Amino acid sequence: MMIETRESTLATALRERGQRATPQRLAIARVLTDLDRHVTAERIHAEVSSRMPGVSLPTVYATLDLLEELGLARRVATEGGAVVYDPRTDEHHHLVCRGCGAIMDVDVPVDTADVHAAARAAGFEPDASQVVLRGLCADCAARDVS
Amino acid sequence: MMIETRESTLATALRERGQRATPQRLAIARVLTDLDRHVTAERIHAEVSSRMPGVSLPTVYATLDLLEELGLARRVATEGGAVVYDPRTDEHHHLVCRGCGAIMDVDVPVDTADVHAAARAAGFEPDASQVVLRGLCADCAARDVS
DNA sequence: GTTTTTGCAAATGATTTGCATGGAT
DNA sequence: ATCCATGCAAATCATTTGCAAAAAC
Repeated sequence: MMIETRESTLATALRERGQRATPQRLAIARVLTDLDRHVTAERIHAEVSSRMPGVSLPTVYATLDLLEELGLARRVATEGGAVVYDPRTDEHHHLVCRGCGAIMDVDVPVDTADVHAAARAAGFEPDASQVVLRGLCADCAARDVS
Repeated sequence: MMIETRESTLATALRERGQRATPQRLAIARVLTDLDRHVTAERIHAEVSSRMPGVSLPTVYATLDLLEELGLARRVATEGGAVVYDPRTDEHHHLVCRGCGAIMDVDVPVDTADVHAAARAAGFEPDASQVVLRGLCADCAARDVS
């Protein structure tokens, strides 16, 4: 029985595109899945650096772009401008706290069939949909009165 | 019969907060509603400058923040990191083209009651929800084969 | 007259780019 | 051996900040 790891999936996908399975790329991909939550490029760089010193930030950015293209990670832009990377690629939605910026997952399905249909009717070809709720997380709600 | 303009709404809201209804703020708010679509701070600055030369970019940013706080504009962060401001504050959703970055409105309601309920159950206090569809706009789909 | 706001210039922070070296195939 | 990828440093881009001068109240 063959268990395909994330790393070998990535290595295979890269070779199919004529690209190289470098240790940096594999390490970055592994860190993303290990951290298993919404992380900034900086944060990934810090974690990768502790495991494999010398990996540069430009390489981290390039690899994250690559992982997104390959469908192995998702870039999430929160209101406020912060960009984080999400190792989950299955359908799920996000809560973004306007107090502290925290991002949480919501695993409740949303029926977006109507919007998809409307988009297609307008000539738009949708790939994926995402629901984002803005508000205050439990901590910020307890602290803040607004 | 009293018709309340956007400007007087803004002026009133500002005075209530002990803030000042400066010509710059009124001009920026007017530009946003006149352009009536998703615009960057740069774009607003260019347009305001043509009407009232000398308005600085920091003032534009500060005023946009203010308009958002007052609920007269909405900040929209697209994937890819670009931030635009939307004069529409009613419920509507967005299509974001991953080819050219264009943002279009979709005026189809989406039932997000379940996600809202799940969010609240987790202690999160939601203000607003937003659905974003990523994909290719008609133009980019025609041009691009991916 | 007092306090807020502005404009300027400079600082910041995230992300990208150019290029020579190093490494994967 | 070839071509891709890396690391470094510097460039870029949007946004923010500090502060003195100007304007709204």
